[in-house]
Amino acid sequence: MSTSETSLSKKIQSPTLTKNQKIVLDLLENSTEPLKAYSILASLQKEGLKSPLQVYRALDKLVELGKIHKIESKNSFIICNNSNCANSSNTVFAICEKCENVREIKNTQLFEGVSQLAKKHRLNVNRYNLEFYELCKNCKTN
Amino acid sequence: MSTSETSLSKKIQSPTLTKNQKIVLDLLENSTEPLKAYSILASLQKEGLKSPLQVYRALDKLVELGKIHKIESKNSFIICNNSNCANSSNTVFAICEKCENVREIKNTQLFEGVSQLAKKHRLNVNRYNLEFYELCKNCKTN
DNA sequence: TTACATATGTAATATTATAACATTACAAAT
DNA sequence: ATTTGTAATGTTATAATATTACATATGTAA
Repeated sequence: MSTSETSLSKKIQSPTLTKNQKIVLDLLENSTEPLKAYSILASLQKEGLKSPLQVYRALDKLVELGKIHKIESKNSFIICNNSNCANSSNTVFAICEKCENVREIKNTQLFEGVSQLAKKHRLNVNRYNLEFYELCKNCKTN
Repeated sequence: MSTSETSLSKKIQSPTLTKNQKIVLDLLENSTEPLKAYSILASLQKEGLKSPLQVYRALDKLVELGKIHKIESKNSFIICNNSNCANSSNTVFAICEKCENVREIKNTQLFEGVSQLAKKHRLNVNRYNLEFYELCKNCKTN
């Protein structure tokens, strides 16, 4: 490998992810739904993961970096596809009450609306997590 | 006991709580902080509770009735002192990032503000849970 | 090259929550 | 008053989620 390429790639990825972090992130990136820690472990045993702790450590780090989010009410993790998250780490999810489908909502106006509401009521908020419970399109028609 | 009193009291409490539900609710009512299921079990062993399931069943019912809330990110339960909850079952909490203190926010305007934001963005929301992360007064000064 | 912080591997264990099933209490309909 | 249906109970076992502890390795910076 060329030296220049190596140093360049190191600069691009803010902190370089480790192997475990990378494979966990990859899995979540390619998943259409939130995943649970132990299901991640099962999926990645062929990649060499052996213990829950390895998964939890990678997940913790990725959450910290804003690359993924934890859906608290479901003990599961979802890729972040929201460019805002790196900055604000606020989250808004719509969760289907029937099929448990989760989608992250990425609407800057909505994000700011909630922040402004907090301010208006004199709350000094560092970040927030908002979970909307709905009936998703699929479940509504069926 | 008088017959009239009995029938009256039965009418007042929407569904009459069972013994287990009552003692769990009592404990939460007299607690200044959210409690965890197994700590509730420990506290109520002298009242006759013997298994986790007894606690979880009572908690589930009380959540369903809107008498208590679950703080998802902390796996703990807090008394509801918000008259709105029976109707909307929406929840807004302020959670201290340092000391983990939790307080329920009961501000009708804030409640409605969030609902309106959802509507505005064409979300058909049945209920929501909003967790604000802050630094509480105590932690701010120390 | 040392020193430091961070990540890893591994085993054990703690914590949170549910499944399964037999039994009991209670309201309301007859 | 007795039957009947629903919900709650009691109990055991176990599943699912998460962390502690500790020894070792790796990468970065001084």
